[in-house]
Amino acid sequence: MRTIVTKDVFFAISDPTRRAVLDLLTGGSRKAGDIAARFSHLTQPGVSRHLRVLRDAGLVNVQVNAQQRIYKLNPEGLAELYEWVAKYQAMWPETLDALERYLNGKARPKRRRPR
Amino acid sequence: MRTIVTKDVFFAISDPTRRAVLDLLTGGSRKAGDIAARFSHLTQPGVSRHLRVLRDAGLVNVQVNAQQRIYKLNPEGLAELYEWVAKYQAMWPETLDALERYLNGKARPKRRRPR
DNA sequence: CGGTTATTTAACCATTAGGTTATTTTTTCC
DNA sequence: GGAAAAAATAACCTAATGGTTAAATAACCG
Repeated sequence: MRTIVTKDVFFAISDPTRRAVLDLLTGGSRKAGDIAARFSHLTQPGVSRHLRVLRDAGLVNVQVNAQQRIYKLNPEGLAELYEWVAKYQAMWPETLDALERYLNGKARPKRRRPR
Repeated sequence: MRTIVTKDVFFAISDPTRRAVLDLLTGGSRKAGDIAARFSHLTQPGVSRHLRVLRDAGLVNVQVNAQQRIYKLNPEGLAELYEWVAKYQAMWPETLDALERYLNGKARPKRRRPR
């Protein structure tokens, strides 16, 4: 029943490396070591600390397997962020031009409920 | 066709004060001074600097009016973030329980297109 | 012009973030 | 038990963040 957010989600995703880790994990769970290996410019402890931030923010879950730690994406951890941005997204002007230009077919903008 | 983002959006929204500014601006445009006045625990220059970060990130626009600066929310500046989070939101498990628990009626989860 | 108002920018300071190397912890394997 | 493997933590350093006060800019007004 945790509500205490040690380090908040907004903070967690503000770092590009951490976003890259999340992105990597969209491809499936990975061992800590494998994750660290992907960031050759960083050391293992460096990556480990990023993983901790992501853990604390509830964006990833860890499964222990002997000495290994399997990190799994927890996309639901982004619920707070999703809600936050949705509020602004709802304020998007009627002409969704800019958004559509930006998204450019990737993820369709939520269709306004025709009432 | 500006693509250069001085300071990125993820960074800009990572600070609670800046999020509070954005939130304030959802209520309509405000003069810099009025915004600063809302944050009594901060000094006016302090708030001014936050405004600069928001400006640089493209999250607000400024309209000059004599000595005043009218800040206006630019929700479209969050397009990048919206796209980013949507990718993860799409990975939400079929059972949207957790989200619904979280959102708790505020903003309905996007209904999966039947069929 | 000189003063006042509104706001930004500069200079500075304390704290935090993110990186490193070294160490510790935990578990497997011989 | 002892070496090896995997990962986390500790201790440390530098740079950046967020805050402050003081100064600079810019526009209005009498």
